[in-house]
Amino acid sequence: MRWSQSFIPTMKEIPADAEIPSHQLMLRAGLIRQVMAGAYTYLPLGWRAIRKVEAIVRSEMERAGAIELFMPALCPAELWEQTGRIDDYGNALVNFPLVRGDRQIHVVLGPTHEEVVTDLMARQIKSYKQLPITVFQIQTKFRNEERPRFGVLRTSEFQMKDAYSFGTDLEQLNVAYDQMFAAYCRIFARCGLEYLTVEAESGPIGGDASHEFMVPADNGEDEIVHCHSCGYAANTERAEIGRPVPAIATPETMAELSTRQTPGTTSIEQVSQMLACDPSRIIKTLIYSVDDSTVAVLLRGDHEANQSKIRRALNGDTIELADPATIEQVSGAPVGFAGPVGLGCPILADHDIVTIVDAISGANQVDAHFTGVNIGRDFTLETSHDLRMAIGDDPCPRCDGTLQLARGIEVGHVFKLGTKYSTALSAEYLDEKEKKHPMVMGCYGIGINRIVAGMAETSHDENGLIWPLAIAPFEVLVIPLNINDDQVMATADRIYDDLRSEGLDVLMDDRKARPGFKFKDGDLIGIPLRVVIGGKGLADGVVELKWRTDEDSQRVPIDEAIASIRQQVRDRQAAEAETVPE
RNA sequence: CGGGACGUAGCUCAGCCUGGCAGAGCGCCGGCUUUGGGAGCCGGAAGUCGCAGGUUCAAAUCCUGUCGUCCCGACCA
Repeated sequence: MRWSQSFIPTMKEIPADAEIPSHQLMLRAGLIRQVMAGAYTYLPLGWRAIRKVEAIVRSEMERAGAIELFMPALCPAELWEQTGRIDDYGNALVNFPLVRGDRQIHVVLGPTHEEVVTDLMARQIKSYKQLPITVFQIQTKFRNEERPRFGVLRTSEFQMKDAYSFGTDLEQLNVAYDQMFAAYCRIFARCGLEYLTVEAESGPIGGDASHEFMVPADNGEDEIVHCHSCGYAANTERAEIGRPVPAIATPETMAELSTRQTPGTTSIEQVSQMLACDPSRIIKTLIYSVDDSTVAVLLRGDHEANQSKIRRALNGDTIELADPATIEQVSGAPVGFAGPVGLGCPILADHDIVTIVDAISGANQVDAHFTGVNIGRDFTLETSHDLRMAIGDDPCPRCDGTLQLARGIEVGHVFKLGTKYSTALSAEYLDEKEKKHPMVMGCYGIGINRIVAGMAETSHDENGLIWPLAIAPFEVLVIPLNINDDQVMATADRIYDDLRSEGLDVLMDDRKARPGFKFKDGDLIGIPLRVVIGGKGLADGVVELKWRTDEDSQRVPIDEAIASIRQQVRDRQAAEAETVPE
């Protein structure tokens, strides 16, 4: 591609609306332009990168035995009613009525395609002999993000590869899952991304039924913990904490329980200031409504509640903080003064509550807190639970190591679905004995755009993007320094043609611009290998090669240039491939 | 959905407090010079100051409303 005939609008200045590096650089390098909050046009450079990623994803899916098909984004809402997800998704689901003659049909734009694919398989698969099968598509998905952000990291419309496996039983599911998991590792490695596999909420199947693939990045939306000793990694909201379960005992020596007036102190911070104590000595008492009952959750003042853990500890379906009326009813005080002493509802305590001696807690009366609160004397516990968010330096649940905090961009998710959708949509097969069973499913998603954005976010320097060869929009950038110099242009044209006939993706900056301008733009768009043809070099019979990742350039005789580039690109490809697991 | 910020030329922004001719740099167009890290000089085009209403002799500027964008939080199989 000749730059003058392409469409690569670069920007020297940083757009005011972009805050994180990937967003700024993707705008400045001419990869994307915003259409509205949460929707972007992919310009030629950005789209080429997307397609490179798609090609890698496609080849690895096929290598893993998945079959490509293509489902419509437009689906009947009826299918979504059958699985109940039309309510579960709520406002995030893009759905609207369509008028067709005198009828009105209710449609959704798919945020994912379990319903459509399961309905398809329900109609086409009758026998165990047709299973297992895994299908996939690469397609535009729609989710009405209430708050799109971070450029293309969180948008309402995005490219996703979604795959679905159908099998006769858990064993076939596990095989498919492992194949997909391995394929994902190869995909992210081939794309040149650093990634972590993270344990995620496992749903109804339990065990190791779900993993997320995260690109570590300071601006990532997800907070994860990671153990460097054993490799355990998990979303903080899912992360287990390897704390020993403390024995519940009444302390041998303790202070008297006394009441302190604490007018207006409804937050941990205010209480710790007014009573001059560390937040870790305060018992934070949160009143939750879980399904239809009310329960108090005790946490150390410096810890954060993990609602998923609380919900699971109670075997509940829904959980939310209780409303002020309920809180007043069970504690006898307005919000902010609840405590475990004499509380009118069941109590659930985190492990770390057990070891606090002479704690401070709300007194269940307005503007008052207790000091000297102790287990056994002032309130009772039979057991304790893991109810809080993991934090840095928590003990690893799998080994002796400690957990480190990190942030990550979720680029992939594999999930064992089980029979949720096959049951709801009657996707059943007959076994050898003519007995009907629901198919056992798995689903596997990859955010194509997020791979590109994740790369931009993690691979750049002060001058611009730095692409790996594997997903770079172009592999080689040829720069004739002065297009008015016939000898320079003739040489550049020849090199450009020869490289293209070698099968390389070549961009030639044939614009009428000064050298410095072209160098700056070249660095900004981050093409891996730069070939400079200039008058000075030609006088010495050389052209100049420079990798975007290198400090210095190489001077190569003109007639060796093509062979050298071919070889260096091959070497680089081989080096990038070294990280790809078997 | 709660909190905050911003909206003036294609981009970055000044002007607003204290009402009185619509500005700068970059980019763009034409010309000349220049040609190895975002060139120089000369000339030029370009804005319904987000939109609507109000106050005023007079509004980019003050007031009210509204729309949009960004950030923090809630939400996000």
